[in-house]
Amino acid sequence: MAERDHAYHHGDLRAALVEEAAAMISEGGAASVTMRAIGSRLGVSRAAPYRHFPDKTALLVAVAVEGFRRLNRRLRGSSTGAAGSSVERLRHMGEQYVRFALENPAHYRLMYGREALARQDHPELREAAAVLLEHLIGVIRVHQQRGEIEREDPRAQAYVAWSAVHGLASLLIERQIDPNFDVDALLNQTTETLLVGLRGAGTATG
Amino acid sequence: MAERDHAYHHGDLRAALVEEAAAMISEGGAASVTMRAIGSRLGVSRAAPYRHFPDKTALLVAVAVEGFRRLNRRLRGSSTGAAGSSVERLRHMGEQYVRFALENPAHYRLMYGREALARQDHPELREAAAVLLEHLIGVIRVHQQRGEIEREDPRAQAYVAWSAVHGLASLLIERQIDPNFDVDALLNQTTETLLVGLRGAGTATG
DNA sequence: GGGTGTATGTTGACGCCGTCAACAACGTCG
DNA sequence: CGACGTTGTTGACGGCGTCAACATACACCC
Repeated sequence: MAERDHAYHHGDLRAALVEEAAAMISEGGAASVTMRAIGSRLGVSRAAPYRHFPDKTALLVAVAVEGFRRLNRRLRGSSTGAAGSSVERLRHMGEQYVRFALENPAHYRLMYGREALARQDHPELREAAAVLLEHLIGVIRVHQQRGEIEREDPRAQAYVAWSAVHGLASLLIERQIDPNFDVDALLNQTTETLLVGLRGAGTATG
Repeated sequence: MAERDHAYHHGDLRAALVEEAAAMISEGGAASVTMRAIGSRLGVSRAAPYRHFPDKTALLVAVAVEGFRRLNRRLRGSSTGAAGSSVERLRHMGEQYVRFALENPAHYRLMYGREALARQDHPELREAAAVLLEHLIGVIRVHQQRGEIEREDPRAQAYVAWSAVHGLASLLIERQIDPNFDVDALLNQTTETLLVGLRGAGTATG
């Protein structure tokens, strides 16, 4: 039997659990993740995960944190590497954000779904999300200094921008948007509207 | 024993189930809704609900549909009744949308959470959401005709606007936004940015 | 190198869950 | 007044998360 190198001890069960849970989530949604099922898929008993995570929620939090890391990496690449004007970069960042959500819907849902992750506070999760926000704020500051968008509280502007892309991603994922609609066009129009709104203020009232 | 008027038969158990489930959701989140618990709260056995709903998901769908109805009623009031310019009315509508979500977080989550409602399609739920969208499109058309926002596909503009308010509501509900932040100010800035973006297009690029 | 302690994995059990089948009471209509 | 459909009840089943008791493997010290 050459099937298991480490025999009794798994080697790195913790990492394997997070990886496998992520795979199951993208295959069958968060509901398909069961302590029994995940153990069975890894050739391990149902209670084995409890040596590495206090409960199921903690495991899911680890999966969500890993999701934030991947999303962060992707956004970081698009905000520094891309060509074109700097506003173009901000737009590209928004696009990458929405595409990530569309490519990993169940994972994205888990990252933001407070319901699935119980009512408790999970500091690591909060921090992973905060890193993303801080990065966005930094990018916005740069654009402010170049006079490309209005100089208001960059944190507020970041929240507005985040709301726009998160809202679009969320509605698309939850199939609230007509599937016949051209996603790329809608994405373009969203970032366009957002950037115009951030740049020129004036009064929209009256 | 004067405690039950109808003795064996409940009277209108179906309506009572929807109402009670909604109450439990706002008290303890969707996870606290259990066929056993809801039955017990209504003085009825755990299997009684199955005479009115094929399964638990169907009951939750009914609750979500009721949520959409309430939200619709609220938005309809704010888009026709409010004072001020007509753009002011659109802004007010966005505000009411977000406030509804903040006042009924668990209910709102249920309305848009595809996860909780399984993977199936629920026509009534889809239709309830569609009514909301159609109303928004109608309001946008009116503003287009008055030249207050750019004349593009009103459906696309509706999606953009919906994304903005849904995103903000969602981030607030899931506590992704610094609680020290002034919600009213953020809400104002979101609607402001959105309206400016919808009104003046030009090119944000370069 | 043998013994010991700790980390890791297993098994059995518990209570909760959604759901179904079989049964019972109610109300209605001939 | 009797037959019947509707509505509610009870018992049971399998699946779930989790805990306690037990077993194995590895690491380290003499």
